[in-house]
Amino acid sequence: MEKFLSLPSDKQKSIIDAALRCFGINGYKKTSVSDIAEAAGISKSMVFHYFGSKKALYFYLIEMCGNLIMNEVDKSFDKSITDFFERLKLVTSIEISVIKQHPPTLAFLASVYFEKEEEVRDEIQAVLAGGDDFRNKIAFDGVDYSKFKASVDLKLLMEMLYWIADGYANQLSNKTDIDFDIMLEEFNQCLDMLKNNFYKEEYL
Amino acid sequence: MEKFLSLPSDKQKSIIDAALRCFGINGYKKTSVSDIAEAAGISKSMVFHYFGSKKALYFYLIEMCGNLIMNEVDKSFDKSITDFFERLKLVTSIEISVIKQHPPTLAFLASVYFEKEEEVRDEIQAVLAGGDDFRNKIAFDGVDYSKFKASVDLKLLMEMLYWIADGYANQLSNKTDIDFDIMLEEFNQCLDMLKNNFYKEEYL
DNA sequence: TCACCATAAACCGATTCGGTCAATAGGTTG
DNA sequence: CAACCTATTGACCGAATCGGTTTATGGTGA
Repeated sequence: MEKFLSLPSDKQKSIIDAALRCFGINGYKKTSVSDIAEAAGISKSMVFHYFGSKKALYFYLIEMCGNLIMNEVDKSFDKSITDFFERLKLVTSIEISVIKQHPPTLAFLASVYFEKEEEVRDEIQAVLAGGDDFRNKIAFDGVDYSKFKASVDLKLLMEMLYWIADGYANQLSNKTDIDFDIMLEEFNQCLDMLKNNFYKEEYL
Repeated sequence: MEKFLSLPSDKQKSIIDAALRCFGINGYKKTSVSDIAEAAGISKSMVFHYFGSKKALYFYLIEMCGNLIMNEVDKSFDKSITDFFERLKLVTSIEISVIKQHPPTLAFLASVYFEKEEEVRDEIQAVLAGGDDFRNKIAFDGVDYSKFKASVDLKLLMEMLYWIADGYANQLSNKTDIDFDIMLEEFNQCLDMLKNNFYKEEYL
């Protein structure tokens, strides 16, 4: 493991991202170490030299992603922002800063969440039990919903936003370029549009 | 092939859906015939007995899905509906009726579209060249955009709807139950909500 | 009883799996 | 140049799995 950590950080990053992407797309069992090595542009032997085993690499990635997200949340999350859309923008900006560091992070974690392979399943559950579900439990805690027009069906709006977030995240993970900021800007404009149409006049 | 077609139709359906789901999730190369057989609850030998080879099965599925969609479009698509949201509902209802027959269809076709395995890539291109891109080219042809408030950014709205549709379809493909109708109803309500807020007063 | 056929289990050679290891290439130091 | 060191690799291992075939089985109709 020290072997890997003493690598130049850009090489670390490319290896990590390759592994995240492979596991994220194909899951644990269907991802071979050869796949990862090829995607990272190194030989298969090096993967074992750095991480010891496929399983060790997998859980190293899980831990790393967890820390990455927790750090960003600690750094930027602000409970005092109670406006619904501002809070949403904040959460999204956190996601973007995670993705900027390692683009396939979210897709990887999603695949981890649904991983079924018995060789890793139990251990995943143990790790996952530690970190709470940030997105749903904390993200919208303390938000002020009273600014919406009475005619707005909040449950429906949340459902719609969930779909939007899902499709939005999907597109993000496909981007290799750094048009993250462009997409973030589009997403924020999208929220502004919703806000302008769904908020009571006095809050615009 | 006649062997398969002379099967009871519910057994045909379960085998087809299992294969669609496997290929849709893991792509051509990473999907083994054993995976499909296991998911379908039959022995591996039977898959070869029915379809001859993995590749033959794959292209049978592609053709079947293509026909499935084309039939539904021919049956239900109505160019004379020019209202943006009504057209969207129509397209969605077509998708739903496809999914009702074979739930993993859309995910499978998406994966086919992005398939990279050289053993099938060229042949896919040849088949895909035949059918045009229904969703983007035909679906919104002749739609009346003048009903929107001047303040609505149509490009942004389309982007948002694209995300919604993506997230919505994602959730659909995960459902095993037949709560399709519930989700379709939710989606339509969601569109109504957008319509109520984005259309000029006189068109409500 | 026999012929037939759907089905599954056992099996085939080839490939790929996770993982190891000896050889090498390339830089550093004397 | 020689001696060393270490990052990296291609060849290799036994085991598993691949796509595909063959054989064994059990039921059905004549």
